[in-house]
Amino acid sequence: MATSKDVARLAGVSHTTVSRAFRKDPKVKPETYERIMKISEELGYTPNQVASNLRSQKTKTVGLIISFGFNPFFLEITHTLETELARHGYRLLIAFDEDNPDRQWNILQSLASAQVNSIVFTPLYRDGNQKNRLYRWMKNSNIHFLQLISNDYDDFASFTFDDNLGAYLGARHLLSQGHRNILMVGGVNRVEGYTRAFEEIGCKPAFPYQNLSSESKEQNFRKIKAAILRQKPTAIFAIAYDMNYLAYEVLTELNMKVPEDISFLAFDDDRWLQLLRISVIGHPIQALAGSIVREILSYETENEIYPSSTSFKPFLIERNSVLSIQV
Amino acid sequence: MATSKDVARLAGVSHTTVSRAFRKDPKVKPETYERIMKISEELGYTPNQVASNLRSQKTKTVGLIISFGFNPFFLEITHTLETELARHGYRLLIAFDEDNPDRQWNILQSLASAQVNSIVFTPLYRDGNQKNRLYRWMKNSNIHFLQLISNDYDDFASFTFDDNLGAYLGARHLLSQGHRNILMVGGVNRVEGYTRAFEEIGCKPAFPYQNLSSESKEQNFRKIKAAILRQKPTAIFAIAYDMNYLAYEVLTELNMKVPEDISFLAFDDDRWLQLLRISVIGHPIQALAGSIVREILSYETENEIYPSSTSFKPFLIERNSVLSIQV
DNA sequence: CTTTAAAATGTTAACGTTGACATTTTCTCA
DNA sequence: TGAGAAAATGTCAACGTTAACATTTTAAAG
Repeated sequence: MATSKDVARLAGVSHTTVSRAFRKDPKVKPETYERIMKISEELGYTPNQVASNLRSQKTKTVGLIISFGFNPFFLEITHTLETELARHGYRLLIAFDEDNPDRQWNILQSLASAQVNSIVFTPLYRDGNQKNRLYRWMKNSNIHFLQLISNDYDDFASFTFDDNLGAYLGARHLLSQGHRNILMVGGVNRVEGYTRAFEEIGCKPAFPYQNLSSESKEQNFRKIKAAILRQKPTAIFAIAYDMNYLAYEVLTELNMKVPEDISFLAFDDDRWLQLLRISVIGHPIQALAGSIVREILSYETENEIYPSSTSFKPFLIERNSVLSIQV
Repeated sequence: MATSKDVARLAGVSHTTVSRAFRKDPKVKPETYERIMKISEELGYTPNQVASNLRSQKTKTVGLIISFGFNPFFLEITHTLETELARHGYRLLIAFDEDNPDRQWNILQSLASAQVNSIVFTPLYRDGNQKNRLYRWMKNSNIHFLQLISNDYDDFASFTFDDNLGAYLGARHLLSQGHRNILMVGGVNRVEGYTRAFEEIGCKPAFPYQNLSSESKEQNFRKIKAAILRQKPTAIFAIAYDMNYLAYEVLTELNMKVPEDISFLAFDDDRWLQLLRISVIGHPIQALAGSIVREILSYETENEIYPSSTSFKPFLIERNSVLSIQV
């Protein structure tokens, strides 16, 4: 591989000038610049970023750690993130942690030793011990951490969607269409917004919320199925992406058609939900990704962290899966 | 940040020994090893990979260039690739080329200057000029290139799915269920297998194949719609992932139910196709990813390229979207 | 023409590791 | 016990860049 010295020799300048030319230092005379570029082109010379990184102690590389892998949402986040970062000359290292503490630890080590500037991560720990261990380590490192769809740590910036608002918007929509007997399936941390919508019209959720967070897929499936059979809800509201699948699967098994037999409101839009004309609580993913990139870049210049939490507002996308019924 | 010298000082050894310890060099005495590790732990020392990469002229980093972004298939590939690579201590840099020649060029430059060992890429060029320009550059670089779902270049290993076999399997299945008037939508390069299935039972495809490769989504939509109305096929066979969406969208617009009004065979499985009970031509994605990783790793040791093309065989997943009709 | 400042380029060392080679320490066995 | 081999560690330079500083060249002004 050609180095700056090879180019320098042929161009009759010092390797420092070559370096300067590639960094577009205005001190390089235009004609020198042209000569250097021409020769570089011929030699197929590209500056060695590894050497540059070592010397300048900056890598222009961001690490992205993804926990729950198979969610199209992450493809979109990754895509937007990478595109925005690339525009500013940054690279993106990606890693999947498989929800495994050892793997999490290794990824962190690996990214740290790769000297990444910033690490964007989805919820990491699974228990308190792991959380503390990771926290201590993260605090100690001088890496810029950003929380994606989570805000477990106060010391790091967080970028989330307001899930309670999502629950509220969903519940309000269903209530406004006359539904009262609603089955909400999903994480427990979204109950507040859900309940609030009921309170606004002076009533209470018809039956207790199904806590499905920590159980196996099969258990959740059975729970949802049982709840539907028992309570005969007129609408089902999935309040996490995976719950869309789960709820839809139960409905298929029970041979219930949407919206004829039951109304369905999903969470986190995707292409199929769109094609199936299923109403959904959508999220401004691009805005969130853009915000993350801005934070990363501003850290570069300021090099000072004032942890902030940014929460983006979900919105209702009405399609044809929620039937209006008489109260 | 602590360096090997800091650790060395405290451990009373030379930095070289620290370096050896972290590389698990058997020459390091076990007790020395322990001492070094203990002190490193206390200092929060992690070897600086950037320096290591520079010195050893190896980065243990693989670049992945993705062309057609929003396809769950790629999430799975990426996921598997990353997991396998991580197991061997490799990192994955990801980039989306937006199907844009300039972006492609920049990504290549960026990955090259990052000194990646290997680059896995999906179809790159859009025209002959671009193909040649890229090819010259790639040949000239000493990077190990691997083609993912494409085999445009003979000089680089390629990993593909046998799409003609996919077309054949799909067509055969539809024919076996009595369908003769089939509308196949998708890329032109899969006709052979499709036609072969017809020939096997001594007949010809009912009407000309729809070439949809190079047009806009809206044009394709109209073309498919017109074809359905004109030819009234009893089955529709999507032969590329995006065609699933497109075909399904047309069917929704025409208010045709699957499989009552028309049979539907999709391409490239995903979670929703599964839930919708749509039969599909599936692909052994994990096997392909595994094969790529093996190729990458073996290049490390052998450092010699004998370009090979590996083609994986698709398979039919029967569900409930194809109706059996009387011939 | 000098003088002087500004522009352009050069020199040197350092970033933190590792490979090659040199040296010291420990162990083995006659 | 001491020679020789093996084990363990050390020294030094190099990877290809860039920051800091030094020097040369060019342009501007008197």
